[in-house]
Amino acid sequence: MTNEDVPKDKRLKPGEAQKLTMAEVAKYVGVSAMTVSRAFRQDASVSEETRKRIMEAVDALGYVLDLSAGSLSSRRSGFIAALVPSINNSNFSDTARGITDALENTGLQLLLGYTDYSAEKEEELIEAMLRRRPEGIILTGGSHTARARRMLAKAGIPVVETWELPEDPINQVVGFSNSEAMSLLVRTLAGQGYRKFGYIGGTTARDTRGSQRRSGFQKTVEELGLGPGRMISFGVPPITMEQGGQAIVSLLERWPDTEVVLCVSDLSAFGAIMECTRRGMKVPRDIAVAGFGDYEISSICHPRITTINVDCYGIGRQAAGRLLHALQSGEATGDEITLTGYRVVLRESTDRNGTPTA
Amino acid sequence: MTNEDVPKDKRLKPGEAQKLTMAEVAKYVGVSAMTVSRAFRQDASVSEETRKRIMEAVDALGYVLDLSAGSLSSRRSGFIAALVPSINNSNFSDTARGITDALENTGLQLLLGYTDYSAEKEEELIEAMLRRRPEGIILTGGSHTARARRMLAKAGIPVVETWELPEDPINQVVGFSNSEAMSLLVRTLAGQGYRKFGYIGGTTARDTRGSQRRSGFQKTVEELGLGPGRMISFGVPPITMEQGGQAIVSLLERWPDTEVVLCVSDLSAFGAIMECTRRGMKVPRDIAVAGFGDYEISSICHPRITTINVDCYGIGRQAAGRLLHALQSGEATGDEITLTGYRVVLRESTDRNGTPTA
DNA sequence: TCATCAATTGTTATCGATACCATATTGTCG
DNA sequence: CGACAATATGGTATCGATAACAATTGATGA
Repeated sequence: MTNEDVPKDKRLKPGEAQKLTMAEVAKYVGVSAMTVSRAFRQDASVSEETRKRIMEAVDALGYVLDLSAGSLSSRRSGFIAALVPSINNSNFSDTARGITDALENTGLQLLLGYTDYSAEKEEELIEAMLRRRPEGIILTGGSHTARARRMLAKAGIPVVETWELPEDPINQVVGFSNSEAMSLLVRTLAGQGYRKFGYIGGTTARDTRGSQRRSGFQKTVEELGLGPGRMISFGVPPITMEQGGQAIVSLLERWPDTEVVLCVSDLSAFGAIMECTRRGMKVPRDIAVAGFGDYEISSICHPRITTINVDCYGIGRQAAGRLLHALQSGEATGDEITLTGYRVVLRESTDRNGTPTA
Repeated sequence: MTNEDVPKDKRLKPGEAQKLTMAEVAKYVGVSAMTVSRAFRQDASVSEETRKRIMEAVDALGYVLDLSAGSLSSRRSGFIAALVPSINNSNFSDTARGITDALENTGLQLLLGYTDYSAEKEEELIEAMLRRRPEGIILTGGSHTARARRMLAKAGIPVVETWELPEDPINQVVGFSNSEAMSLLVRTLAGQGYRKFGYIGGTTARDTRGSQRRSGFQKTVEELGLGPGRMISFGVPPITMEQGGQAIVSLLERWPDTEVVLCVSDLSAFGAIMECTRRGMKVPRDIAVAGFGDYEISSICHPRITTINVDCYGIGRQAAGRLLHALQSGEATGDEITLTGYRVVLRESTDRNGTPTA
């Protein structure tokens, strides 16, 4: 049957005509399909000469392996699933990049999803991912719906939670304490003489890392005897640069004598600083500002922003590494916690010796 | 066979024990597997009561549909593949987000890959994607290896090229002319009285959109009789904020009387402006700077950056929309070109009336 | 020289869902 | 009231690769 025999609207597009299968490649070469299958794997026993002939045929015919058939048979999907809150946030896209890089040459492919900081969306996505039977799954944070937890348990695959230290880990963890990191920043700045601390973050508890940073701030300010922190909540996470600007205005209206403002992320810190600059205030002379996450912008902008550097890329790489390890060692791995580093990066925006060159 | 019967190292993890299949759910409910399969699809004919019983059983047993089996049988993978140069660039992650959103509730899932601006990497990824038999594929740009083109043709699936207007489109296109967009920016600024134009971009031709912007700049500057543009190439794409800063220093060393510098993206423009500020130059009083892409940062920073706004999100949405359309209408769609909008956004960084409030 | 073994290749069953067709059941209309 | 349609459900083959096992070949060594 050629294209001429079928009605026009059912005609295949050029090239679509023959859906090649392994069996056809095999026939073309004069071997069995099994041998062709073997030729595609590096560990299989096929003579070099046969493999070469097969690969030439594959090339000539334009055959492309069909992994969905293969994975059904081998019961290995070749997928790793990863869920991040947002892909438009460079911290998380760095993590995604780390995962991708770690998966290179492992024969595993990344299935990426965005939860929009919502546990319900996460639940949906987990189900959607599990329908593809991933061999492992990487999540952001430790806050999941009950059904999500049940599905994950039932799936029987290694799970890595990242970016936090969940109280009740599912399996493996690769992350750090957001609360302690923020605490360290508070202590460092207090050590420089700052006393009147403000904080800018999002409103809801959807962003668990944000909440942890906030409580780390709150707790530490009180521990240092600096009274209750001056907290402004602004916008649904992730809070934007613009919201950072609006938030610092509210904060300074309410507590005009604030000396330093810590922000849930560098993005809001940047927005805050720009807004201050626009209103004629000098950072850090009139008000000091610090962020969290060490985004590229913070080392470039003027003034440069004091922040907490987080190893976003490393979180991804290590999370994928833990999964790979678990897959190799026969899934019998214990539930480990891998701590990733963070450090305070002091820059111009909190420099006590006044303003930078302007 | 219980867990006790198997050697310890082969024991399944808790919960993994029974890999549930549809047949088991069916037996549990007392219907056929086929009926269970139907219950999972909204268009299939199953009585409401049966569907309800089945879904209760699914819930009770914790069954999760296996799409890899389903797609083999139905010959529909449920995947859409998309390749972007980088996920760490917010322009492209916006496009990815647009695709994801457009795919919501279509039963299609996004398989995302990063080409790192490399046609070779793209070729590899195209093959990796095709092995999953996606129902459509979205590419960035129109520059592909010959083998990539062959594979795509053979795959017989709709292809959408985005972010450019390729000279030789494979199938559908959703994008705009980077060259004309840059040209428009040059003309607009020339209309404001600028005469001595500089340009900052990456070195190689890997980033085809970058090259197109550059040639649009070059051509237009000459057409306007403003002599050859002052071009600086700096770094392998994507060029960073920091490289933007280094580039403008080189450019001003070489051509100190330059009046306005156009940058391949807002990121390098931002870096350039910050570096100028640090060196005591005021933007735009001493030097005007414009970017491309209208990143969030450009409307927030100080001075705000003149740029070309591109509908990144819309490119993704429309590209996915074109694919969906092609899939519905039986793949017989013609090869269309969908133009997406762009516009000049004039801001402080090129304001001829001197510096903004500082 | 013959048994043994490693390397290579083939055969068959199977992974788990769905397409396709058949069948049972209920309802409808002249 | 009988024939036919519409709805609901079941049975079987099948998607395309791979696991598991079998078979063939040539080489090796006692």
